[in-house]
Amino acid sequence: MHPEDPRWRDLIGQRAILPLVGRAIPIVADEYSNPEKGSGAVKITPAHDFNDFAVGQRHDLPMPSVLDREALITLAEIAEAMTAVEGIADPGFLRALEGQSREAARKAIVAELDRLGLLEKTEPHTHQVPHGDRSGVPIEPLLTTQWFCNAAALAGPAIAAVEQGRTRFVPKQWENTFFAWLRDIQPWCISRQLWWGHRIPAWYGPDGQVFVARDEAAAREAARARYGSDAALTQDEDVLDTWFSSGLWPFSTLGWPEPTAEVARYYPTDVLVTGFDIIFFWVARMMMLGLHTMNQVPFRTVYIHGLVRDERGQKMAKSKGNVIDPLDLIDRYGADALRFTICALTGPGRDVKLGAARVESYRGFVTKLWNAARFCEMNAIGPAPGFDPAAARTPLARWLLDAANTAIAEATAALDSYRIDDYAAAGYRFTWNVFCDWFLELAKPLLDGPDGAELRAAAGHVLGLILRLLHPAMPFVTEALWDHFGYGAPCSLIRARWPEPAPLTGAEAARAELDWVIRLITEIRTARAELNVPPSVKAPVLLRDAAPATRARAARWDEAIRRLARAEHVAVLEGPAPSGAVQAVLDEATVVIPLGGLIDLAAERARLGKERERSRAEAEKLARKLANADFTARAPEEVVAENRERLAAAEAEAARLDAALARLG
RNA sequence: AGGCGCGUAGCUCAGUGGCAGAGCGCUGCCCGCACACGGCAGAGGCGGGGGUUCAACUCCUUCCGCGCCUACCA
Repeated sequence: MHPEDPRWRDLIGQRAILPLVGRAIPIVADEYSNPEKGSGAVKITPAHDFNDFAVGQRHDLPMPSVLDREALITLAEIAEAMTAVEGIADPGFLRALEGQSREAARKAIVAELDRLGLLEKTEPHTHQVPHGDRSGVPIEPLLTTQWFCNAAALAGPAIAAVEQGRTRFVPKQWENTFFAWLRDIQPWCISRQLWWGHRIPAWYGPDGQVFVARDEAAAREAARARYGSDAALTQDEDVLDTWFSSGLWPFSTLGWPEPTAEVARYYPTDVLVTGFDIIFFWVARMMMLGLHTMNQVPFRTVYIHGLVRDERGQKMAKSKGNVIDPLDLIDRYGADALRFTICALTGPGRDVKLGAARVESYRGFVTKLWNAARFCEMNAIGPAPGFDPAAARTPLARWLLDAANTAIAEATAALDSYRIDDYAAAGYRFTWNVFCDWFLELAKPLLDGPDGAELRAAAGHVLGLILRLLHPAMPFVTEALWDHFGYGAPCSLIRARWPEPAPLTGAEAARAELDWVIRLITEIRTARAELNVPPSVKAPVLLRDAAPATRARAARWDEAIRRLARAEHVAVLEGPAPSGAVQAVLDEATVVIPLGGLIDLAAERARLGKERERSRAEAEKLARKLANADFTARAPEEVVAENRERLAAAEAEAARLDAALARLG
């Protein structure tokens, strides 16, 4: 009864006769009883229900079982309590239940209660009971003796280790999951009734006395001490819970308890890579048992990755038919494409949504690398053993080497911080957008010139860097190329040193120069594309108002500009602008591309007007910001200065675009 | 119920006080000697309200929408 329930308060401490059995059972007060439900009085069976078991423990109640291992009715434990009570309990009826299934017994009991006139009514009632995973049958709790581990005592050191940072989680938020589980830990039942696994190290003597020992010999020793002679011992049939055995994995696999070299070398290890759903099943167990047994954390870092899901973010399941077979994807797109795709999609704390389309798109990158290498081979670019990056003098080589340093630094930092996606992106960007799109294209006209030898050597050097950078994510193609080009002995790439940035003094000049070349070519391409000038049409590129340094640059890159910007020739505009010219503003200069009647003047006017509006809007926004006294007074000096510079640049650009529009007429 | 997390371009995601980014997709042009699994160019966006701040995608609050975990499953 609920202790506060006025209907029953007077009965607490008295006894009630249990119908059918005839046993006198105590009436106890416990808050588990819900006064809102039915009569507010509930009969409990501590041996067959988790909640009832807790009530029974609180009140020190007897806990007889009426089900055997086959879940059939057994009366052995209530035989002595069975009492005939006229009109209420008939031992003969109970004895007829012996050996029956619980379903049959329940029917018989209801019928018997009805026959005795004790049944008021029956009504359907929905309640939650666990069902067997395989059988689908309701699970009946059965009171048995099990071995328990004092998990709370093991949890303390594991919690402390993470609190103190001796083991850290990446991403850090998963520490919460770890803490939440360990701080609310219950005694851990480590007994399993299975035929495989570690046997519980407990032996029983003839009188049921238990001897827990490291091994059977030690148990015999203990038994001899007790009985004074050798006694027949039987080992407990139970085996350890899978996760208990698994918790020993970080050291039991290394030969523990022997003091092997492997234990010394690999315990503790560096990083554990796993999924979040494993944090309490396995990670926490390895922590608890590792700290208890080895007195040291098993690993320094726990990297938690997301789950691989299907394209729509659904968890893969055979029953849903959305399982992606990696071997199938490998057959279609290659192992490198699949591996690189997963790297690229592995964001921090994010699940990976994997689909064939994604793998297909990254296959393009694998092919790109292959083709770039093919180009290198065709142009005698390869390993350059004597090449010293610090001694490179051509701007293009220095620019490439500088960009390679940046890529190496980015990739390394990304891997150090477990940002696999950033690592993949850094390699992708450098290989495709820097090496292929700009370096190789700019180098093409120069390979046979006086700088050819240095450019070839730099290109070969950087290709080797790319192979090393990408090898973890694209092992097969990089190794094939490494071997084919002879960057090292066959199969040596996996052991090759991870690249490090090589010092390059004064890279700023090369950066500024190539940055200008790239922006010039891009401006010209954009203008031509927006005015639909066919690529087959070549036109001169004229620079107006260009500073001497700019003119010199244009002269140095004449060949590359002609090739990549479809320019007939590059020259300085001395006289008045020709009519029918496309214009673009680049820093202090204006690029003029005379196309005569080929261009649509209205379209060019609209294009320049749009550019001018963009500059003007930017300038106005910045002017407003700088007009705010609070901003100039409170913002850091460098932020204010930066905004002033941006304002000046935007205003100058708007003015040059105004002038270009005026020239257009 | 409680806990954790997520809403940024058509899609998948970065970005954590100071100029909104990437990949894919899309649109247009291009098969000119590495690559059409390609090249060049382009369009397109911070879930809603309130607050803090000179300044908010970013910090606080609230609402809306979504996902996951815990209720004794390996």
